[in-house]
Amino acid sequence: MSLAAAVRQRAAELRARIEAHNRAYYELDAPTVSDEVYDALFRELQALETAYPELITPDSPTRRVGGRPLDAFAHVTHRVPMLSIQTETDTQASGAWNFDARVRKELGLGEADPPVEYVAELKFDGLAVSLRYEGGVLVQGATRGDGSTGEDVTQNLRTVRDIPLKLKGNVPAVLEVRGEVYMSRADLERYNEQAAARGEKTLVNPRNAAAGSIRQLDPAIAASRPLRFFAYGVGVVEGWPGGAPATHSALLDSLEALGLPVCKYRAVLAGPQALADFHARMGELRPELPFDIDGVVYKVNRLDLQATLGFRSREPRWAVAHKYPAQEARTRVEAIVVQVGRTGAITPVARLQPVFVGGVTVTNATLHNEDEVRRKDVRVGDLVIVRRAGDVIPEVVAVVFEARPMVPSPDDLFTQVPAHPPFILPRYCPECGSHVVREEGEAVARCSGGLVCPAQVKGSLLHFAGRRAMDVEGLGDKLVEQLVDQGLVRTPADLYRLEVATLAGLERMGEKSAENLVAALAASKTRSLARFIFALGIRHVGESTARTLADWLGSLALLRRTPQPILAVLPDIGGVVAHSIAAFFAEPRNEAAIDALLAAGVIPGDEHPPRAELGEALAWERLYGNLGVPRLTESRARELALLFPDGADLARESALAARLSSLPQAVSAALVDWLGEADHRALLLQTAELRATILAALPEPGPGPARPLAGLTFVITGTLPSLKRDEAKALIEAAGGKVSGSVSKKTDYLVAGSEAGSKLDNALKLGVPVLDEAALLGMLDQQGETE
DNA sequence: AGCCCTCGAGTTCC
DNA sequence: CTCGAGGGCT
Repeated sequence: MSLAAAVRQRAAELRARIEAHNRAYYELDAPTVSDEVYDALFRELQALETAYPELITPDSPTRRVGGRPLDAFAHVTHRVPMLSIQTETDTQASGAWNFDARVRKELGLGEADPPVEYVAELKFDGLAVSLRYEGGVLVQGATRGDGSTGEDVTQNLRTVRDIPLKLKGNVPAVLEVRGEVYMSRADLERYNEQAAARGEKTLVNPRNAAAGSIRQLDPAIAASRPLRFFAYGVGVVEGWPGGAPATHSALLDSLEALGLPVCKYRAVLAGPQALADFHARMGELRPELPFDIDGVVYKVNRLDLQATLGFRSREPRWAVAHKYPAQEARTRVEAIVVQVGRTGAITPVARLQPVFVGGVTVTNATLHNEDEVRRKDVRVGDLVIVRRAGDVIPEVVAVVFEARPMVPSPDDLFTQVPAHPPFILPRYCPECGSHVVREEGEAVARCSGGLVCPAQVKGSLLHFAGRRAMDVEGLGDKLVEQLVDQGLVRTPADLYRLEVATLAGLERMGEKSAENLVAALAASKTRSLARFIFALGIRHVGESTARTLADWLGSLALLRRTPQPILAVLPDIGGVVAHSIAAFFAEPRNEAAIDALLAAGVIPGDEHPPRAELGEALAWERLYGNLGVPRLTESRARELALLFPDGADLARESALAARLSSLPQAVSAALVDWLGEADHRALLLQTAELRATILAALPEPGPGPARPLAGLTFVITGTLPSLKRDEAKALIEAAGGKVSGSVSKKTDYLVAGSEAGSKLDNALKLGVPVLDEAALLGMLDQQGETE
């Protein structure tokens, strides 16, 4: 029998056995093999499939969840968000007291009350993940992501030996385990020795090793890395046999009993002194631990007290990370250079003598802005203390002034003066020679060159092609550099005219890469409207604002001719942002650049009519309010709106407007003044015209989707039993309601799930009615039917 | 007028 | 990750 045939047969056999075990486990509730055997079978099959991808069958047990050829990870929404833990800023022992004091105050405990019981654990330096077990079988694994949405990395997590594919004992129906994937220091060293011997890339530090391995699209790579796992918490839990644990320590013990690895360095402690002692003891032990930690974590042990304490925005009030001081190192500043960003922002950066700190070699450190450099008085030649802020971004902490290079003063040879002058921001852009200007009250200085400045041109092209914008794969900084310097590309539209022959002539560009890039560009032509708007790089318009614009206005054509006052009616868009957008589209060069993109075949996807709510938002009083007429308050605007219900007349009859209304004399005068200017009159006319166009384009009221919640404002808090937060939000918005972030007097209803925090307290205080999920669905349903 | 929160923008290193 | 700015609410 050939090797291939033997492998195929073995794979089929493994599949059959795993399926049989799954059936026994799920349906008959009678495990037929030990977990170790099951794990071994599964991993063997997985290894075979990785080595011989042609053997993969669509129904293979390895494929069933998250199993698909990976070109990108799917997104996973965490029903119980993966929270970040607030970091106690004080790295000294007093950090423990600060935390204890906050907890006691929140719980309303006095001096006489007994100490609060905590669990102290280690804070591992790795990658936080969530593992979902259904009926005790691992079905999905995800990264933390931004806390509410992560990436589906099930296949990679399955290759981690510490992660059981099946839990032991009395398993809950559903259990999401939260924990950290890490690599031990010894394993990292061993791996690097072998990798170096094979001539492969080595891993820099354990944290990057863990994060990098799990985010590999090819599970074979993750499988080849010696990753480990520690569990430290749970997310969604359903059907815990005998009831869920009542304390965090009991929870950890239960996780251990289920076969999950839990770090043994943990303790139940009472009072702040014990916490501080734990912090100190672990600090001493830290160098000898087999893995990296960056601090310890304290959690209130009783889960009912945790619920009482609740959350402060995204962070639990019942837990805190007490870190060890960040590793610092000293090095010399070789030079201070300035970088020019895509918006022209001039940023000073310190070029450092390479220094190893916090697991990586640092050669650059940002100095943020002129004031920052002045405050710290960083100069060329200085010895500086460098650390990695939040263990990621290098930062200059301070200058060691005693070690500053000095020279004799030219005036008085017996006096020493610094060898280098204080840093001064250049007055002209180093890239294009344009003036550098710093607006009154702004921290950043900017190059005024605009499109003349090659740095800004390059920056905007990179932004345009970026992953979160048009997502053109293969268009990196080196390539953009060449394209711009050789005069091949000036505007985004030029990119779409590039040909394989031209590209293939560039450095580090072969025929194949050139073809790929042209294909990637072609593929990017139909990105969504929101991405397209974001890609334009309008100041103050990031991802989120771009989405708002796309969502509300629905088309590029409408966006292009929407005047400032109407823009300012949209949620989260105020005067500054609206002005920035209107000014962008009023600039002929930008107009031309967009026309050129459309001519090149770029078609922003999913265009649709403007949102129905826009009609309500366009009420004239709000528009008047946004016009920027001096002293025209909301109530006065409302009066005008009644007088001139379609606005257009106001523009034509400005003098009459002032006379007819009962506005105070001063306001009338201001209004006449304001309207007297030709630009303002034109704006008002344009606004009136566009408002009419938008209203005409809006979906017909009456028939169409029922909008039972129109005009109501909701706030969602806690975890709802079946709906995800986003889903609840979408439902409310679809029914015409608005969802906002925090409870105020204007909130009509609070939708509260389990683990509701301060928002609930607030709602009760303000007398805002509180709904549960069922009640919300009831409102949607009932009124939806009657309308 | 002042506070809180979210969003934008810039940065580093692999 | 961090800072600063803008928006919205008290």
